Amino acid sequence: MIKNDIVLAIEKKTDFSAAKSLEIVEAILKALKDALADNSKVEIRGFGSFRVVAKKTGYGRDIRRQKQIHITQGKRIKFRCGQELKTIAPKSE
Amino acid sequence: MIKNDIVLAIEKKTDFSAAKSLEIVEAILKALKDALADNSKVEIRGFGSFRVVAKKTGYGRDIRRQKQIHITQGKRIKFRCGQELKTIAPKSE
DNA sequence: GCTTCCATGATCAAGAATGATATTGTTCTG
DNA sequence: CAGAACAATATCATTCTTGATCATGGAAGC
Repeated sequence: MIKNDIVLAIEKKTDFSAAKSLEIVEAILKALKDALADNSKVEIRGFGSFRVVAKKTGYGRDIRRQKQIHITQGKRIKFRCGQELKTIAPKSE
Repeated sequence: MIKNDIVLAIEKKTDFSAAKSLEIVEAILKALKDALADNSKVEIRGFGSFRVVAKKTGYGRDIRRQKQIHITQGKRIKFRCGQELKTIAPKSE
């Protein structure tokens, strides 16, 4: 699934044009990115939650030289799926 | 940020009513959940990607009895943030 | 606004994933 | 279509995740 599929989903669900749907998707993405940039956690009941956590792993490796690299302390965005996703995710495969 | 904030973001970006915006958000969430339930990866350039991966960790623990629990092989939904989120995520804190 | 239900935190152990980097191929997006 | 972003890979050490359970804070429905 790509961004266009989400746009199509909105089109099917509503009666908006493709351009309008795309605008909505981008607005949501922008809102999400803005919230995550602000270190806010995003919590959607029944779906999942995004949390910005500090990276604690301070080691990397350059395979070309096999030397260790000190990883700058940054952040990670972690997504934890909610109850509904937990139910559907482990479906038969 | 909660679901309502996303709804508000749509309202601000567009001129839809709150009910309409909520309908859109739920439509997107449903589409996402449906795709993830189908083991499809969701990839949004510039934002991030969801991937359904098989759980490989086969051990858990019951803290009340301190006994190991064999974890049923299920699935996990992994989210990897894209370049744009990588840029904003490690912002000064 | 209130209530209900969901998510989180902590814990414990062991296995697994992450992180950086460069390259290549894929594919998403404008 | 063209361009850029993303996946995969190998590497190794460190951190983290997973599972269940209880309490609590918080989201969401009414």
